[in-house]
Amino acid sequence: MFPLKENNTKLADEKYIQDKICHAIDNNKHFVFDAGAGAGKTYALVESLKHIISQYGEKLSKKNQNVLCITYTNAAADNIKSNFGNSDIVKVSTIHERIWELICLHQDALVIEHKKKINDELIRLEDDFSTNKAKDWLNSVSQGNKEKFEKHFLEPEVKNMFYTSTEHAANFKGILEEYGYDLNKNLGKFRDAVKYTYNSDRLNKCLESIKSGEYKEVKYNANFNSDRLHYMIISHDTLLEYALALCEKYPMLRRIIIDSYPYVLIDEYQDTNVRVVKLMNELAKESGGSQQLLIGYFGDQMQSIYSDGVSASLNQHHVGLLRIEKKYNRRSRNEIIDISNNLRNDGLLQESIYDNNIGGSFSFHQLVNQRPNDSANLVSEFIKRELSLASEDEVHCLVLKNEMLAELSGFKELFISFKDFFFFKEQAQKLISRDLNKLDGAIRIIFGLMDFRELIAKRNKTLEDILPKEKIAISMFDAEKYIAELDMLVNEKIDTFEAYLTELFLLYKNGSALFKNKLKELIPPSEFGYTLEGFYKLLNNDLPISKLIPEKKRLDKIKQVININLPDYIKWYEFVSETSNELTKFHTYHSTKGLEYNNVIIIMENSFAGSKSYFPDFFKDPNRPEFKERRNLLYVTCSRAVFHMRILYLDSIDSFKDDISSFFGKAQTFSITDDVNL
DNA sequence: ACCTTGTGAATTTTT
DNA sequence: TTCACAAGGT
Repeated sequence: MFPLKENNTKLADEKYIQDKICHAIDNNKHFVFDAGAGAGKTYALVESLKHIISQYGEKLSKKNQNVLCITYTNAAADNIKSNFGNSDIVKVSTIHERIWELICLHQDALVIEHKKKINDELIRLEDDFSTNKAKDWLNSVSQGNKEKFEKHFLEPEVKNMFYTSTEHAANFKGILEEYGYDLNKNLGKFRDAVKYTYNSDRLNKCLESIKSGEYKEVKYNANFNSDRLHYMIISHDTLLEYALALCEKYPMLRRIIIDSYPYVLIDEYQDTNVRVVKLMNELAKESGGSQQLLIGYFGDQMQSIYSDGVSASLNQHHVGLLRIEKKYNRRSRNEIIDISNNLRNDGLLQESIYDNNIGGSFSFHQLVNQRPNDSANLVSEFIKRELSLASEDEVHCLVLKNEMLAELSGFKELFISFKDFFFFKEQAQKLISRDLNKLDGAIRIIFGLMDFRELIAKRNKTLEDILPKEKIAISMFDAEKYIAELDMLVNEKIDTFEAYLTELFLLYKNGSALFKNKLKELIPPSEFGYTLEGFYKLLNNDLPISKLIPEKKRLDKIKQVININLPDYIKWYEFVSETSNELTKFHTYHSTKGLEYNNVIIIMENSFAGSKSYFPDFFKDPNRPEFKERRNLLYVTCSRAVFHMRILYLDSIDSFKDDISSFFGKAQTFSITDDVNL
């Protein structure tokens, strides 16, 4: 490796760009700093923070004011904090954390917003219901009978039965006939009518509780992704909604915020919610005279890959921003920059800041063979053939979907089987998040059991690692017996997760007190006890599997999942805990945002995001506005590599061969030989 | 022809 | 959960 040499002219220009930012800060001129991938945005942000501290730190300190630095993720906040060191003056956090801190004191105003939101929600429910045939069905009897119906179904026991039973016709036929309702072929209408009754009832009850003074406080829950308005709990989006409404309504709140934070720097502005920008715009309008304010946005509109981000419409929502651009790239070799430039269509083409920026490589490959059912061998063969790397070099393989990630990481069966239990958004995160707090509760228990197993399997365990946490007096004979028990758990014959569980519960029954204590730690005591059947019931109870599926069917699914081979579970464990020894690491395109890797393999395929031809459609007509997100996703993905990048397209590219070549050049072929076992 | 019911599949990520 | 679609009934 040769040392990279910066070009002096470019270096001077880079310095000049930073000076422009500082100048904007000095003159309270709100600005947006736009720079492509690998240009050093975070560096510029940190430099700007340093500038503010050195020039105005003392003044801010005296007035007890702070600099507000907003990031998109907690991880980014931690990153900036570590870049910057600790400062009492600069507050780095996500927008949600800080906004909530600013508005949670104003509960009176929040409750007013909340009432408004509930009333809007009631109107929406009513609107939806009025076009639903269920409404006619509900009104098909006398007013008195309708009221009896509503009263009956609002009884707690009936409510419970409604939600936990699929046998609606059998359970409710009698009572419905009594009220004059015809259930024949009207099951769907009946269900909708009851759900409407429940939804509007709980919102109305909440309004009453607010009125009576029982409910006085709105709470923000950052761990749950949707509002529970009737419990006075709001989630992320509604938090921003309320904050914006408050800022629009109350000049005093605007003044308080400006006075607390005269400098606001926003990282990754393209992903920032439009409401945040509107809020900033309100603050900007309020400032002036004695209340000076500076707002700086840092980001890249081409890297906007989430639909609720403000992206290119920043200027519409916050007018008159000074635009500062930087076109130099500090990350990648020229071969990579060329490809990512092909994807940019906003005129902000990058060039390396180095004079001798060579030594990278890129090529694009199409698959000659029929696409196999399992891509794992194919991909590892591709990497082996394409990148002849030193044996300790890591390769980072980027894929579109979590399912492919699981497949390539070796736990496809487990992923697909478990996915059935998580039908809602963020399903995959509940199962494969590296942040253990985000795992589903039941999945977390399974993870704990695998963690325990891996601890035993590794010979370098310490007693402290494997003993129960609770301190009790242990004789050396106790310890010896306990360890002998544990060794039985990693027996070769135990080849499925079910077999492992069976052994665990057998030991619980016959084993030492130490072991019992340990297992109680791993599986919290519950009504279901410590047996295999009990564990099925625990999962049945805890996993978010729809109660509308009959219990028998649910238990069958659970048994099927538990019966998957242990190697799948081990691969899954290694993925979640990031303990895999493999040199190839897998990521989704999305999750690599902001990161860089020396060697990148990109796996492309046709189908994504509900489209059977996500990429083909884009390549055939790349400038269609509705394909912006596809382009941006591809740009983010193709700008991660420092040295070497390969693309492998798994589906046929015949119908858009020429179109795609204008981005990636002519496709080379990749075929797999017969001796490789597919 | 229209309606109802059952079945199977579903994008990614953050707060 | 929500959507689309097939199957079956009126």
